[in-house]
Amino acid sequence: MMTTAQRRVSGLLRGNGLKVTRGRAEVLNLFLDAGRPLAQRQIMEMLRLKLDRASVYRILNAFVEAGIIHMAYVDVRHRVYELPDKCGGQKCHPHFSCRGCGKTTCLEDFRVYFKGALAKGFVAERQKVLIEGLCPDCRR
Amino acid sequence: MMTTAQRRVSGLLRGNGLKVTRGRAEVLNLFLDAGRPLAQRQIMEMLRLKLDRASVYRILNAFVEAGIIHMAYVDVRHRVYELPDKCGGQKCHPHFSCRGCGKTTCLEDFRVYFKGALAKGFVAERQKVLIEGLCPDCRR
DNA sequence: TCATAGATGCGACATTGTTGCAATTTTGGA
DNA sequence: TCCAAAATTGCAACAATGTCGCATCTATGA
Repeated sequence: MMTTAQRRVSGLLRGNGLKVTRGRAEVLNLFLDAGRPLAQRQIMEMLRLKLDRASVYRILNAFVEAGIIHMAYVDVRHRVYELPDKCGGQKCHPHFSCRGCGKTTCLEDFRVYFKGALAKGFVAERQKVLIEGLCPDCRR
Repeated sequence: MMTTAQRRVSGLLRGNGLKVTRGRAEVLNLFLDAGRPLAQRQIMEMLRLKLDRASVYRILNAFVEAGIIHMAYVDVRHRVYELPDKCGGQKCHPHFSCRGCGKTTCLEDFRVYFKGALAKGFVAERQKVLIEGLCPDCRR
């Protein structure tokens, strides 16, 4: 018997041309449950060695290619992936990263306009905006 | 006999509490000549193996700590360092990175205001803004 | 149920960045 | 100018992240 969540996961995968495998289902479930961007490392820890490191990377790359998730922000050795439900097209919303706990959250209602910022001849394709600081929990 | 440039480099180093060594002088010279942000890898290539990888990292870290350069933008395995002459305080200006040639340039007259973007309790300390695209040379 | 295309696990490798340690260099003082 | 102490460098080793090849296993459609 399949639960609603399982059906949803299968549908998302199949609908994007991906086979439904245990690994993909588990990783996708994490994203659906998390509600915030996840790094590969966090995914590994949540899965507790149930999946190989290389496989997780391949799954993430497959998801990105299929458009199921976005590679949201990139830091030194710290890529973050998330569901695109809060994004509009190519230009992802900015993120906030806490230097205390390392968690990343989305700044959905905030957009950066850079029209006129570029010199002649430059073509902008993508923007990455990250604000670093402290979240309420790590603040005191 | 010391040239004006050599005197300038020595002064900058000594004035920031750093001993004047061959490696530091060469790296600092690169920054003074470059006029744009440099990555560790570019520095290595410009020096042509005259300095050890670990030493370059230590020099860069020492410069950052001394305030001679800023760590300007951070990408997957690609930190970029630059002189702080175009920066105002903690908040560095945004950068443009060309996906063709990999060169990074500064968007000096462009500033991002994110007041009101953060939820209650969040404290912003630093912002990183990167616009990716094509520079005029890589465009056609 | 079976064949096969594709996914996984494992091992190897590349890159980036850090650290410990011995050897060398810088610097201030005699 | 020379010396001693302190700091810097080169080298080797290591950690983390990400990719790739290959053999094995699994999901899927017929």
